[in-house]
Amino acid sequence: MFELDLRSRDPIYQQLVDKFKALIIKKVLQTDEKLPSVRTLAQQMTINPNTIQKAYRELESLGFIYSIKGKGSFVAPMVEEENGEAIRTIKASLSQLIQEALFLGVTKQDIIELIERANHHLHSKEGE
Amino acid sequence: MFELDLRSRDPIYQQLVDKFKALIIKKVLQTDEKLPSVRTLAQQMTINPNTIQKAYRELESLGFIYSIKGKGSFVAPMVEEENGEAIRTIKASLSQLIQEALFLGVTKQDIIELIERANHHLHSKEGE
Amino acid sequence: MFELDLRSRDPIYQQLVDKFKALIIKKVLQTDEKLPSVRTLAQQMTINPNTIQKAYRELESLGFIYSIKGKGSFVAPMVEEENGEAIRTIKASLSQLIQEALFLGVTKQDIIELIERANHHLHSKEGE
Amino acid sequence: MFELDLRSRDPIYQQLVDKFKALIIKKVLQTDEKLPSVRTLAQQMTINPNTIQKAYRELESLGFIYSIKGKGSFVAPMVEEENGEAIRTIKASLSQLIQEALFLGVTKQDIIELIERANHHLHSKEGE
DNA sequence: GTGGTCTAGACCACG
DNA sequence: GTGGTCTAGACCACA
Repeated sequence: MFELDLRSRDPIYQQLVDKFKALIIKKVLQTDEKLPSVRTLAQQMTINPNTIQKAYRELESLGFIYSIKGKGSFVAPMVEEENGEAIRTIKASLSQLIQEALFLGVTKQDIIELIERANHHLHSKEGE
Repeated sequence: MFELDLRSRDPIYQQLVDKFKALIIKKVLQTDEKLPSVRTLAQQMTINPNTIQKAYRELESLGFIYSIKGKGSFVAPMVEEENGEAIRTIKASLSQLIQEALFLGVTKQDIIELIERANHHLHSKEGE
Repeated sequence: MFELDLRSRDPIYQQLVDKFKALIIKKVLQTDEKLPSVRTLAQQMTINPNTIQKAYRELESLGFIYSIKGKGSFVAPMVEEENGEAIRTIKASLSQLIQEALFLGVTKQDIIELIERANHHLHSKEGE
Repeated sequence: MFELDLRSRDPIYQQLVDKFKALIIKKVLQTDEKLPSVRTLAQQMTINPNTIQKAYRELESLGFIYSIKGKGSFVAPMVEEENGEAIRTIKASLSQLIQEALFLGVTKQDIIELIERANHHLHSKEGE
């Protein structure tokens, strides 16, 4: 399904969270779609089920998925309200990263291109 | 010199690294300028010297500073050629962050504004 | 008859228990009134009969209903004497919840208003 | 420090969360006060450290405490902003519980008494 | 010594 | 079969 870097400094469960967040944001996984079961995924990736569960738990508390005992874990519907804080946070992160990128020689045009591409990915799956 | 958030979830040494990176990027600290000594800084900020040292080591391995035994640590000159990998890395991070931002409702125009502002900050110190 | 939230984190059978408790408390269901049969309800709500049965078992052990083999389940009459423990339990829960509410900024007057409203709901069906 | 019911239906870590929440709300534990270390508490209560950590992690994501690697876990300062949703949630819970209490024979006066007592507990530690 | 991550393996609750 | 909890025990990152 996707790759993990076991040598990375950031923990496996965090990488899982990021991957799933991306998949949900890109609408590859759609609202109410079922995620692979904890055990199945654990087996596929040869990872301990507890680690998967930790990732799922985190995703749940972030509002990206919901889990039901005995049934599975599912993509949560987006709630548009009150993303205010999230937006402020992400803008701050973006600012810092952009500044570093410019410093390294990335041009404004390069970044705009990244935006275009992201925008495209985001909307291509829109109506499906 | 600058502030640290001792309550933050990310480690102190990491905050130090980020602050110094920012100062170097903004040219507040200029090429070959001497950084405060480990001891001095540790005393000023009432922080464990080991923590400072770890930050300096990290900055050195990132190529932002160089250290000379018995003399101190200094801001490294930018080497444009070796940025290839750094640029690829940061572009990947940017892509992901931009996608998430767009998802949350930040507009392309918002991001371009962030770029402008970063650009401004970056060049305002240019000729000093 | 009523709605269930299949996405909720608390189990379906528990939601059923709560709904029935509410209906009995509000006297929508009156003493000795017959509850829908397990099969019927299961079919109506497209839910596993085992789940209904578990809810009924729970309601029975809580003293809200009684079941007669081959006849069905019925709303139990209130027995004032046996409430001692239940009252102690619920007072403890209330205390904790009230404390948390006050902490969050809910006022005494707010809570009294909630009591009034609950009281009203409770007695509006009284004489029917 | 406090008691746990190992037989209870709700998990140990949840009981821990509730206990600490109460202690923080009652100001028994004050802002920036250090909580017992994961290992220490685990040993004292003869509970697995992982379980304690799970409780602390939950408390952190709820905003009641913050944890710093290598230093410990501490009571977080209260942020008054945007408790709106929390208040709505708790009012709903209160309504339901009050209705059930009234049904069981608890009087309005009884509940008001509980409020008084909670209010007293809450403010007695205020200025310390 | 502190919190954080991960594994292995057991048992429970739910549907 | 599903998620959830708990234990035991190991190793890492931080200050």
